[in-house]
Amino acid sequence: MNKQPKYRQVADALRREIDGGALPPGSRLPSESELSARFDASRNTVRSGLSLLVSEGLITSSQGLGYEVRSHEVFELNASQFENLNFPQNGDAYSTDVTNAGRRPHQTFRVEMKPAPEDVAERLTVEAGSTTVLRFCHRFVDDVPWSTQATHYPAWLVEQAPRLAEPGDIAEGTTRYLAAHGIEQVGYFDEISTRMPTPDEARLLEVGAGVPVLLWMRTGYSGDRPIRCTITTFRGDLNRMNYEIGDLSARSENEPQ
Amino acid sequence: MNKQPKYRQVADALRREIDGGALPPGSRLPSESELSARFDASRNTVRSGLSLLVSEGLITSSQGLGYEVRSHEVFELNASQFENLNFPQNGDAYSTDVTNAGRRPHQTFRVEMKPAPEDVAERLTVEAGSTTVLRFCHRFVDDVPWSTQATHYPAWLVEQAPRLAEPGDIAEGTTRYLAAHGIEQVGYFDEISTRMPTPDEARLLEVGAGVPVLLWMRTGYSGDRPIRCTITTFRGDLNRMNYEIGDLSARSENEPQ
DNA sequence: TAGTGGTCTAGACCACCTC
DNA sequence: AGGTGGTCTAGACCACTAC
Repeated sequence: MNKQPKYRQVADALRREIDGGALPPGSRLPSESELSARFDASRNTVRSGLSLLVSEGLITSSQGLGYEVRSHEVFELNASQFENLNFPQNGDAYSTDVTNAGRRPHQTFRVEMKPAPEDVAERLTVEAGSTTVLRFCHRFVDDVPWSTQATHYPAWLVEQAPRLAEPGDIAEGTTRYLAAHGIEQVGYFDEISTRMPTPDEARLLEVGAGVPVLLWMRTGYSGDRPIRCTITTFRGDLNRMNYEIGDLSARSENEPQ
Repeated sequence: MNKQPKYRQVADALRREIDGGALPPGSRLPSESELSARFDASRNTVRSGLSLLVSEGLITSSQGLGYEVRSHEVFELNASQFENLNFPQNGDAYSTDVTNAGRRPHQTFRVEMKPAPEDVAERLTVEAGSTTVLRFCHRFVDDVPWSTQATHYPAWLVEQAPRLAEPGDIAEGTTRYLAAHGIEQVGYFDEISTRMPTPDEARLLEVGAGVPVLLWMRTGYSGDRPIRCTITTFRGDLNRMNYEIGDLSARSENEPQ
């Protein structure tokens, strides 16, 4: 008989309507009091069911407006080509991609001197807490917060490439700037994970409950040692990453989408 | 003055204690009634605060036991070496990795004939709904559900390599079996995304609220066309993926962790 | 049996949005 | 002003776990 609690029945019924298309993306759900009548449940019980759907990322709620079915539109980042020698770094490749997609990119930028967090220090093979240059970038697409990117450079590198520590963009791109100073990035190590956003991340990316973040950590190497560590935090509902590996000549003509 | 609602104050206070180490991973939180007294709030208000932390993936709850601080232990998968010509596919590489990590792997396996879902059909360049062979694998580490993996092979391939459609493992690994039949995978295209689990996924992976899944879709190519599409669903709290790209000779000696 | 969390109710008041 | 969701309370009963 496996009777489900009432708030789950509410959630399941609404989820079916959403999945089945009866409630298409962008549409409004009935109000809490309407649902309360329909399911013969108290308002609080209906709210429990709705909050389940919110935490699954299916719907959003806004005070005074109501509940709305989320619409999904993802932006795809090619991580294996990003930062090819031909591409500038620090958002320029990203801006180009976004513009090509017919969207309007925008970013804020700042530079700080920061002690290296433990995970970064480990990857840069410097002592935890030793000073690094942090170049931080907050990215928007059509004014929607999209991702944050924090790149740490070790102190020894900054001595050879002092403009890293100066505020403001490096027009030609940091990768090229570094290459011009004899620091060439010949490989990188990417780590990808996911989790729910911290309150800080939720604020910066303006995500509510039910939307995880996608974490991308890239450690760049010269011929003899790590030269940078970049941590990108994506809104999980708006971004997807891809890697092209090996011979993909069979793919070139007809890509999905 | 920016006064926070009481349930957020509760969540913030407990989050600080967790982040600060006063409540280490694995430890029990005070009971709801204790917290209710401590914060001078009703039990329901305390529950709202706790459920926030649950949805952030910081704590778990179990009936009759209480709330517990989550402990995190991640398993890392090297996606760029996985399935090198030297490695068998379909879990064997995975099992090897897991065993090397001193853990006990375990998996269930089944084979079905299935119409291709739209996204898979697109990637295999076959018509949506046309028949594919689905080889499905449910993986555990020390009896904890870890990931699911579903590989679709197009019908034309199965004619050339009939054992794909037979139930049961292919001892030498499917990649090698295919290579022996003249189908060599020369490249692949990986797509990575994240979202909250569907109820089905939550059941298979035994994840509660607050734990996203990491989705990995790999399309493998021969010299002229796509030969398979593998969709892996990881528990986001237990897994991390990495890619090694370019020259990483500077990394080989001292890897992080 | 006692203590824990899980479900549910009925009602109050507040904050926000639209008209 | 009227409707929406957001917060909070007090209390009831149930299900699970420990002892």
